[in-house]
Amino acid sequence: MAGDGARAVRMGDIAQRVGVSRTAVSFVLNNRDDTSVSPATRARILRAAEELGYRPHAAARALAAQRSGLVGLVTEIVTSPFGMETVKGAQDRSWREGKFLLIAATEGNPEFEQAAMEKLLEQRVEGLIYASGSHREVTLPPIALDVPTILVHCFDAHGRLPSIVPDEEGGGHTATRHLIEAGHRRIGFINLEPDTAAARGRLAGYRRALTEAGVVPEDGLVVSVDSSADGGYLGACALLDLADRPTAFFCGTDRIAMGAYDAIKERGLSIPADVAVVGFDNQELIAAYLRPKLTTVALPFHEMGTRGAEMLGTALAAGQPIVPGQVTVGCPLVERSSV
Amino acid sequence: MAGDGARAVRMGDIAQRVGVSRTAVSFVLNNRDDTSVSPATRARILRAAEELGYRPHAAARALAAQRSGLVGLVTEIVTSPFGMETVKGAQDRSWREGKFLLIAATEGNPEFEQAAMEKLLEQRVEGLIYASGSHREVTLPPIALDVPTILVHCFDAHGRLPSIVPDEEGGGHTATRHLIEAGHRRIGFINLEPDTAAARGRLAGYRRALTEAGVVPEDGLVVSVDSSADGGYLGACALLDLADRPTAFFCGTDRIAMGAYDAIKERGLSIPADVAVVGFDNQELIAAYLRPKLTTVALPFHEMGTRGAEMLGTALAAGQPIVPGQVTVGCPLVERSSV
DNA sequence: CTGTTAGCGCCTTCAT
DNA sequence: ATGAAGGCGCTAACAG
Repeated sequence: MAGDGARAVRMGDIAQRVGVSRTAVSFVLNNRDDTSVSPATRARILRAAEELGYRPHAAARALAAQRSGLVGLVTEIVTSPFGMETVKGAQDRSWREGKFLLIAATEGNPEFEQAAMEKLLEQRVEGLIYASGSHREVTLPPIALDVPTILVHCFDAHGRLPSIVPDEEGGGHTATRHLIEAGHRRIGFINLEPDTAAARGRLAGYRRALTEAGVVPEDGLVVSVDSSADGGYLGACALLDLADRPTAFFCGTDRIAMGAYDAIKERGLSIPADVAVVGFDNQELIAAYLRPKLTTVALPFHEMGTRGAEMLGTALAAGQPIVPGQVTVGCPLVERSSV
Repeated sequence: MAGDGARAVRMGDIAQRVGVSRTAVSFVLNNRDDTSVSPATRARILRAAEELGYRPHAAARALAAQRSGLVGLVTEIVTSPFGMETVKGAQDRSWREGKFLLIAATEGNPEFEQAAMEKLLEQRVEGLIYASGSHREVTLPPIALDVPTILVHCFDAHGRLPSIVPDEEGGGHTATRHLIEAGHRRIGFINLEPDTAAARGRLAGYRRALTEAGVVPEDGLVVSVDSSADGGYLGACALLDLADRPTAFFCGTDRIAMGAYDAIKERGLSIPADVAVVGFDNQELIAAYLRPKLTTVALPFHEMGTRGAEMLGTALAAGQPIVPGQVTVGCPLVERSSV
């Protein structure tokens, strides 16, 4: 099962076979333009490399070049229902930049997080991406300052590290406005736990959209529940039992929407005819499988990952520091059948 | 933001500071027992390393030791609704073995898959884990034979590579038997696409459980649908409209169960009083949020990942070849409230 | 345009 | 019990 036995082929082997110096080989294999090798020998070198089955030795290259070509991603995201998309985005972008992404799944344990970063630094990653499962404030171990670091879906408590976060307020606005454009005026908002960046932003967006449309936000139409189907069910019940019930719900998360669906159907009401619903998060597993399929606002995980890797990449390529500050990326509407 | 400026501290620095040779430092830092350093200097070395903030250089070590300490995981799993748990399991185990797991997310594209493996081999990974999102037959590019490789959640078309798969048949048996023990005799089975290892195994388990309990399996109680909520809804409707309708459903996937819930509720029936339901897959996002919460059979992703890394690890530690063949790991019942 | 010469940071056999 | 010397595979100045 293992192809050892024969020693791996090195640059020297191909140099010898072609009858040139190792330098020449190195130059063409890394196709650098700052030196010249005759096209003829160049071709011979390439062919020899191919024939011999040459495979570069990353560690040797890293050691000599003082550049690992590695980028680290530390995240708790694996435990979270969200955001493998973030990892995917970061990986896509990194590969395109010729970097290899080292992923450390931390389970959110700070102790382990620190250990993971230490390991990553031993691999001499050139930069670090830290992605969290929920939009919140974080404080990284000081070791994170040893290398350019960017935060994704979270922000630095001390404001020192650059970060990329979703535009929650814009998302809330988009969702609400979509409902307004569908003709709704009484829009209930079943929000998630209020002490979060997500809840605050989405609420603000909801209010702004209403106000812009000339309808004054009523506190009575807003409830906060825990972000679960049960929470959504309860919240929807409360709003549905109002004398003048809303004709639409904006749900703070797709899970909440899942529960709201139950409450609505239980009353013999239909979606979207009697009550329209829009969610938030665009969790495929839920949104695309609810009946009817849920119209929702997407958290731009893939793009956040992409942007993170990209900003890191350009910073590394240029000089050093990432442009500091916080960049926010939009939350697009994903239309399905619940409005 | 970046801690360059001062050159990184090397073994030589600490050797010089303590007044010993680099060899001594190397020995204590790798705490090897095959050589001896006086406990006193040993302590001094350790302290100096600490004070200087020494950080081993993985690439240098890999180059000199001819051993990267890296293991590769290539998977399409990120796109799949399942199995980040597999990644987590493999990572946990690898770290405990002192190996670093390099993850390559391939999106299932074979071309990219090959490129990813090539990159992994350039990093000189000592072994490869290949994890698929669905239980199926795969054929890896020949390059996978260059290094010990193990398949997770899939099996080799040519039977050459060792693999780890879930016990689908056992899972189907467990689910059905659970229903039987709850007193059900007429159990409908809404299975997923029939041309899959999952569907075949689960069906076989269903039949065996029935037979063992003395009830003869009726083909009329088994339907196949696509693995979605819509499919589940349709399948459940068909079975529910039977003259002598089943009192329980075994659903081939949780998504199917999601749709079955709708069909059941739509008829004013209640779960589990009128109709009990058990799913398969244990997709947290669905199973734990359905109302009532879904009792289901779990695919042992975490354990499969763990076992994969473990088998690879012991193989690498010992001589070379992984013990060949296919190991199957059990699918445990996760009881919630739908039975 | 091509080759020579040093290392990169660490491990390891062999002498002391 | 400890240290000296050589090499892992590759890159990058600098000469030729």
